[in-house]
Amino acid sequence: MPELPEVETVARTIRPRLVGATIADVEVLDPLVIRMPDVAAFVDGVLGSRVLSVVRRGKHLILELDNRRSLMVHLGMTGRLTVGGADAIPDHARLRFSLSTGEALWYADLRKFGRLCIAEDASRYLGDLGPEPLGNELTLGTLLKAIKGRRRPIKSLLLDQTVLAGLGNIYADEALFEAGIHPCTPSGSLTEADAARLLAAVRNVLTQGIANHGTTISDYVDAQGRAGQNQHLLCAYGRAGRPCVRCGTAMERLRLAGRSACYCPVCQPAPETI
DNA sequence: AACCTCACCTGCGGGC
DNA sequence: TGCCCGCAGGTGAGGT
Repeated sequence: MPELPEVETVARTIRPRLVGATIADVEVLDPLVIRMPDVAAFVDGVLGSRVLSVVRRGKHLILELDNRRSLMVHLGMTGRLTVGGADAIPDHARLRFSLSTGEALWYADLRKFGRLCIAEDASRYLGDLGPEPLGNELTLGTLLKAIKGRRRPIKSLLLDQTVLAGLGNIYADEALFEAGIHPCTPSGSLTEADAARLLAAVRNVLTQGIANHGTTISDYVDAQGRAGQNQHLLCAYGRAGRPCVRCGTAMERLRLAGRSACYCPVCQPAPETI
């Protein structure tokens, strides 16, 4: 569910409620969401520590603690991190962190694909993660190097978190639509101009997603339980059978890398080599 | 090495 | 009404 804009929105909305607060108690309601061999080690890692900062990296949330450790959170498909009353138990609640402020940080997750753990060294834990697409980390040169000589479909490459961090199925479809590139295009066949257009489109769709507080299809909410608004602005994702916003042609859907991809057969012409 | 498929979970909506 | 199927923003293990 949550891609970079959604995770960024969660980070921004939990930050003011968490920074400076101490985690007074932890209740593990479902150990499946703890990605550690020992749940007790997870509890020990956070109990009594103060939150120094809340950082987003790709689709990961990092809560830096004053015990030199980091609480790592990945929301999976349906994970929700909300701050609220200690008694206001959300649906599918999996964890409750009781805060010194009197509030609680809840982790809820319908499908339980999300994971939390304690990392001694957050940057080592995220060692394989590619560059951030916003800011200066990801350059056209980096992208060109990543696509060079690869026959892998460009959408599959965009979803690869070691190539760039934070894109998911929604924003990959949106970026390819904006750039006018078919999702199956072999990565290595893109010209430098194609890659430049794609990089600009990736940044555009992510920036717009953040500006609109994320895309809510069914589950995503921010720390205060508010839905995003970006779903009203999608041009490609989930629009199979509906008219292209640019040319009116019926949008199509195909299966790629185990996910569905929506695209306009006219604005995003199929590559010759398929 | 590069790439693909499936498994992991739960719920929902469509077709019969 | 109810069953069965496919589908859903995420990885990550294991196969070719």
